[in-house]
This record gives sequence, C-alpha cells and structure tokens, in this order.
Amino acid sequence: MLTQPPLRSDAARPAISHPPISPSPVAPRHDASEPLTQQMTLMGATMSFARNAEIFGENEPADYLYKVISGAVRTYKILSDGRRQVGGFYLPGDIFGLEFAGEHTLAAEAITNVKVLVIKRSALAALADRDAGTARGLYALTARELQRAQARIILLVKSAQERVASFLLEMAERGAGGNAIELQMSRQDIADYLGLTIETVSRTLTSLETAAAIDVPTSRRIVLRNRGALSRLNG
Amino acid sequence: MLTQPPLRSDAARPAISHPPISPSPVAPRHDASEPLTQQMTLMGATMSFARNAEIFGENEPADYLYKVISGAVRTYKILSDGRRQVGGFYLPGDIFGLEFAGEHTLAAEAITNVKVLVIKRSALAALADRDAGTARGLYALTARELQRAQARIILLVKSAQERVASFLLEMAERGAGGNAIELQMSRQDIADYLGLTIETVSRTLTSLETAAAIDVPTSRRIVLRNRGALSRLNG
DNA sequence: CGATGCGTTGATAACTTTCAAATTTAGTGG
DNA sequence: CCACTAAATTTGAAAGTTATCAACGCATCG
Repeated sequence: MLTQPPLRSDAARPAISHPPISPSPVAPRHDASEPLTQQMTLMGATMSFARNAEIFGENEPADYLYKVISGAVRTYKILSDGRRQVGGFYLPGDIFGLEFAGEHTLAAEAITNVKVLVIKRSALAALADRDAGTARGLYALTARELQRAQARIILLVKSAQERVASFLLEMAERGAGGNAIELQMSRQDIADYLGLTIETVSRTLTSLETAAAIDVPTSRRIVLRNRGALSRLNG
Repeated sequence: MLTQPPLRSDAARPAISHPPISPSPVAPRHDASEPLTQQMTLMGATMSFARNAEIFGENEPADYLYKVISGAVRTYKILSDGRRQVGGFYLPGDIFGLEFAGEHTLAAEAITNVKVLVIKRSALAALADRDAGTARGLYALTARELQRAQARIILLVKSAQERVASFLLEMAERGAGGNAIELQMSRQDIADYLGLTIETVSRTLTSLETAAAIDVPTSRRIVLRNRGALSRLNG
C-alpha cells in the first residue's frame, strides 16, 4: 500500500518576503505559457516554507497559484484508508495549485526548504479576461497537466520495474543534470507517487543497479548508466 | 496484462448524414460547457460508425472534436508490448477527441453502433477567439478531463476490488438507470480500462455478487444491491 | 554515543496474472 | 426457428509479482 506518515512535524511559519523577485533562477520550461510566467512574476509575492511545511491543505479554498522558485514541492492526497497518493513533484520553474473548483483537491507540502512565488487567483483570472495571452497560458498549463496525468495513467498500469524506470527518466528529463539525478524526495515519496511500497522501490533500484542500468552512489543520487535499457523497460 | 485484440474486423464505412441534428437525446451533463454544446450542434455534421469501427487513430491529425449522440465509444492506446490501455468510455452527451497537440494521442473506436456529431476543430477555435463563452466551454471541458484523469490515477493504485467497485459506481452515476447498469463494453474493455485482466474482472464481479453487493443477471447487466459496501471498497 | 529517521535486505503472505478448460452467449446458415 | 460455430465469459490451478512484517545498517543530531 502507501504510506503512514503521522509526521507533519517541524512544519513552518511561512515567511513572506515581498518585493525583489528575480525570474526563476532555474531550468526554463518548455512552453507556451510564457506570458503567464511573466505576469505571475510581476503580480506575485514570494513566500518561504520550511521542509515538510504544508503550503496548502486539501479542501482549502484555492485562492492562489504557486510557482516554485527554489526547492521542491509535492502534492498529495490521503486516501480514506490512510494511504497517501502523491499527485506530483514540482521543481523550480513549475507551477502548481491550479484548480477548477474553488477548493484544492490535493494538499501541497514543501519537500525541502522552498521559495515560491504566489499569485492571487482572482487577479490572474481578471487578467485572463482582458489578456488573451494570459488566458492561453492558463489553458496551456491545464492542457499540460492533463497530458502529464494521462502519461501517469499509462505508467500506473505497468510493472514496478517499468514505473521506477519511467520515474528515473522523467526526473532526468526535468532535472538539469544530464544522466545524474539528485533526488529531492524520499523513497516514501517516490513509492507513493508510483503506487508502490518503499521496499519495492528500493529493491527495484537495487536490481536496476545490478543490471548495470543505473548507479546509486548515495540513496539520493542516481546516475543513469544505460538509458536504452531503461527506455525499453519503460515500454 | 492487457489485451490481444487482433480483431479490427467488421470495421465501418462511416456514413455521413448531414442536416437534421436534434440536441443530444440523452442525459444532459453537469456543466459549464453548455454554450460549447450548443455551438457544436449548430456547426457539426453527424456521422455513423458501425460497431468496432475506428473513429480516429492514434497519431492521426486531430482536426475534429466529437460528441456522442447515441451508442458508446472507447479511446485507447496500444502500448509497445501489445497491451491495450483504454483511456475512457464516452456515452451519449459526452465529448471526446479533444487534443492540444495536433495529433490524437489515443485512438477512438465505436463500441456499439454509434452516431456522433463532428465539429471541425479549426472552426471551434476560431469561434473561441471571438466568443468568450466558447473559450470558457473548451476550458471547462479540459478541466473536467483533467479531473477525471486525476480520479483515474487515484483509482489505479488501488486493489482490483476497489477498481471494479469504482467502475461500477462511475457507470451507475453516468447511466440513467439508477442502480441498474447496462454495460456497453466487454469485459476486455473494462479490464483494459482498469488495468486488470478479464479473469480478474470476472472473478471480482463474482465475488461482489457472492458478497451480495451486486447482482449480475446477465453479463452485460449489473444491478447495485449495496452501494454502501461498494463505496466502502471504493475507499 | 544513544536516539531517530531513512533505506536496504530477507522471509513469508496476499494478490493478480497466466495458462487451460469448461460454460454460456451470440451470430450464421440452413 | 433450430443447429452449429465462434466469441465472450467464467472457473480452476499454478506461477509470478508485490506487499507485509521484521530485522539490520547507516547516517544525522543532540
């Protein structure tokens, strides 16, 4: 199953720090939501969250949209039986918190210490009404989320090896390290993202290493040794 | 794993029949994409497809958007290892074929004989540029798809029983038959939708029946006897 | 150094798939 | 309309995969 984290411990007093906002210092994303990003930068304030702090909870009003400046964020949902399903990981440059109803359907937490840019949803909506570019940006963002979700669906019907391989390829893709991946998240986070247990994730990584497809010099650092093999697993 | 359907047999010569288009004769959907539906009805032509006919293929240009008038449609993707993943089932009133890139990422087939309303994407896009209502409708449609996809993700990490229970509840919800469900699709379709094998689907239905949660008078007809039990399974 | 959290490894159990066959249903030709 | 063949569904037994339970190692931090 999934997780059991009754942690929610060293949470955070979010620190608001207003003015000076430099454009995302990290990997520019592939997209057509550029104007959106621009506008957000102009409109937003930055906030900092400590490791494991809750950024917003499930069922809270979705009044803001967030963009990661530094650090990493996970969204998740606690299922009725206590399992946790991780909705996604957000790295610098990524936008999260997008909702269509008035409430968040997933909660968001800081995986590491995090700085985010926060934009009032109403302000963005108002802008979208006047500015077709912003509207298009929002649409593009939504469409991209949908595509990710669909990719996720494909992924989740596959075997543990395939899921882990896909995850590694995705992370390598999104990170800027070429074949080297610095994982920001724990095995538990990965397991809850892939719908596996930590033991299975761990064993799968070990077996991929044995098969010479990857190196795992430290638990949070993974080097892809044979992308071809991983891609093949990936289906 | 999934499927093995080298059928694609009695396919179809799509029959175009133009003028008289009555509004969807079936269950009105819950939404904010009403204007969209209206416009589509005005702009579209109807087409008929025979059972198992391909409506569009994967990687074909996505020039049209479709609305089901009668019958049922499945979208799917064939994975590299031959398995089939069903993306979704579309019933009267449902819209499918929405894409963001220029090509379909899923193929669509008629499950039963089907009548669909077909709208040129470019025409709709042009309209959306002029008419904010249409644009909003498209956005709402996309957002709803995203929510469905997310629900699907939650579903796919659960056990076979939970998946089947969710599926039954979803179908009861979407159909107009109260607790009685007339399944339009085969066990194979269901299995490929839920990421299970037909044997597991069949066994699960049998065990739900044994547990008095459902009745299965015929293989395509299912009656929910105890929604509470199903919902509990559903997580 | 003794906690504590995180990750790995081992043994066993549970669940789902696979392979095979029986049974039922649907479709077709006479 | 009936008989017959093909397709779909169900059921059984065995194999495979992943989860669960438990122990251990390793690092970090007071």
